[in-house]
Amino acid sequence: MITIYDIARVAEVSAMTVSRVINNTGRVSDKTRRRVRQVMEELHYVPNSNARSLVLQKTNILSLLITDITNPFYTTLARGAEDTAKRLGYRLLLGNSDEDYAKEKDYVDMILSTRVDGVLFAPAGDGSFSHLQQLEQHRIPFVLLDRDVPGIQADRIIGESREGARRLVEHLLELGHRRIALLGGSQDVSTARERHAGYREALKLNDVAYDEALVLHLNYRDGLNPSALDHLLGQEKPPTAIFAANNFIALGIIQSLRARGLQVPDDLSVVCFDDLGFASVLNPFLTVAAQPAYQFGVLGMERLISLIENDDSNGPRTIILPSELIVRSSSRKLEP
Amino acid sequence: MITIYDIARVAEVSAMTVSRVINNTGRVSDKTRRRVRQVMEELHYVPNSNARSLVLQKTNILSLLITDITNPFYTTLARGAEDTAKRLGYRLLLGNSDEDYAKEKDYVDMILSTRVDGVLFAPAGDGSFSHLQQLEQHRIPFVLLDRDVPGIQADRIIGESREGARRLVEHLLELGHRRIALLGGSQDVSTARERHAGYREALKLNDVAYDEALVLHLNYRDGLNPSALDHLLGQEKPPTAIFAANNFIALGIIQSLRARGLQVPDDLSVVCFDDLGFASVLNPFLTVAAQPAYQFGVLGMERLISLIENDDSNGPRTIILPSELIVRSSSRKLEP
DNA sequence: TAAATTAGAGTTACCGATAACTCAAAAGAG
DNA sequence: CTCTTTTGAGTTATCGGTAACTCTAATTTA
Repeated sequence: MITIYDIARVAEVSAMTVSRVINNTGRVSDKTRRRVRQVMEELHYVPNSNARSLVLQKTNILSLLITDITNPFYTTLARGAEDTAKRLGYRLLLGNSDEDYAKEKDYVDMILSTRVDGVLFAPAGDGSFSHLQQLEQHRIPFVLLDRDVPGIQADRIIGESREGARRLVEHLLELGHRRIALLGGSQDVSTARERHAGYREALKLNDVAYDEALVLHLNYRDGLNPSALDHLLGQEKPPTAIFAANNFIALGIIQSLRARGLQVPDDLSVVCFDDLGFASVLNPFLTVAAQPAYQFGVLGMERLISLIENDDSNGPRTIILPSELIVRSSSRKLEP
Repeated sequence: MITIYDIARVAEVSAMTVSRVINNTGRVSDKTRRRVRQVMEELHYVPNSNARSLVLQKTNILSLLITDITNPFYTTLARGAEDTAKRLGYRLLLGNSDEDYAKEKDYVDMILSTRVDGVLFAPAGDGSFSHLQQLEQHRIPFVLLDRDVPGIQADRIIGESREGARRLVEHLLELGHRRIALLGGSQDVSTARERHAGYREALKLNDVAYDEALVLHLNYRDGLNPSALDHLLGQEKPPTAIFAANNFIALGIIQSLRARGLQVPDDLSVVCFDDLGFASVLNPFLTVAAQPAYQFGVLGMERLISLIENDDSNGPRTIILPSELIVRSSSRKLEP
């Protein structure tokens, strides 16, 4: 592998002069500069960023950790983050925890040993606390994305989960539904708690009793097992509508319903949080509370970089992004 | 930041002994080992992988470059690659070129300066040639994914594009269609050429004349502009079916058709290459040639790592993965 | 019991880059 | 024409690790 010493030898200068040419620092005559440049070209020289990071104590690499690379919410967010990182001169290391604390921990160890300059962190849940503490211990700046973690003081870009959930449920209430099931996420995840709270709030505001039997807590990725669905639908007064706490849970339930011959929205209405990306273009079906995923990435990245470069830590800042209710055909008026 | 020297000082040993404890090499007494381990824990020590890479000339990082992070084919592939990398002890740096040569070049420069041990490379197209040459110059092992690049000798994991295309078109022919349009990808991309060839082959085998007016070459990400669609549909004998060279082109065309009041499959049948991930679960609509995306990632990564670790370069190997014809409701029998 | 091993460390040099310092020659000032 | 300043470099030390070598004390062997 070619090093500055090879370049220096061929160009008959010192390594330091080569370094100056690379970084446009210090004084180098035009003649020398041209010669060094030419040798670098000829030998296809590429600087070793490991060596550089070692002495500069800066890698120019940021890390983005998401929880599900197959979910369009996160891939769209990733694109926003990536575009912004590139625009501001950083490289991006993308990690995917699959909603799994063990994988997340591995990524945090990797992040620490790579000495990245900062992390955009979509935590798997409250159990991410110790991982974030590790980052704090090592003074790695980070910004929380999408989910909050109790006990962690940090900049955050989060969605309006409670309000979004309330609007979705109110939409169902307006359509006449009273038995509305909540297929929530794990109570370990802040957005799941907020969406649960929004659900209760909507019911309360409309004088509908909260019924525990209609509430299930699932995993954002895996959804629901068949026996739980049997139990939910087998009740004396089964639900006429379902609010799914995210897009994948909604997909799972729709699939399960179909499997037992139930149609959406004819037999049950289904609404959920997060849109489906291009799938909604093909088939504008699901009524959703859509979040500005790309903006999550852009704003998070901007915030992270400003944290790194300006150290403007006059207290962590929280940015709350609104969600938009998009009514499509998966929800319909309850026939009396 | 804590270094082995800090650990060494506190544990009252030399830095080398700390290094031996970290790597489980050389001779260290149990007593010393325990003491060093304890100090590492207490000080939350994490090794600096930049320093380590510098001396070892190995980073244990591999890079995966995909062309569209929002396309489920690539995110599924990414997951396969990631799972495999982790299983075999490597970390993964994910890059997204957005089908853009300039972005791809930036990533290649980053890859070179990071001194990754190898690259899983889904090229944007034939123009990726010079980027791959750069990798060759620097002796970075790589495996081509999904697309071939003429002039590059390398290991490849590619799909059965021609055969898959032929089967899709034959499916349309069997349904009675004779005027079948091809919305192909850029001729700059090997899979687009192969799918084009498969299209021609199917027509020829069935004695249907190839008509240039039915063939358009588009971009895999952007699809089709409205005036081109006008032109396509405004012909004397307009097509009754469309074969789209990938999923995003299909989505675009279906959307455009709807925008002018045409329904699929009632007015036109549409089939395409690549499935839509979970979107097909929600709405099993598009007739597709589905590729084993996850397997692309797994096999590519396994091949890459074996290339790195065993240097088993008895000539580059090509693995060809089959595609599966899945008939759904976007294609139907032509009414006479 | 003396010689030969071996265990358990420490020392030194190096990976590839850059910061900080040095220094001679050229240019500018008085 | 001498003295000062500026220009255009080179030298040395360092970042945080590890390989290769060295060295001493303990253990084993004959």
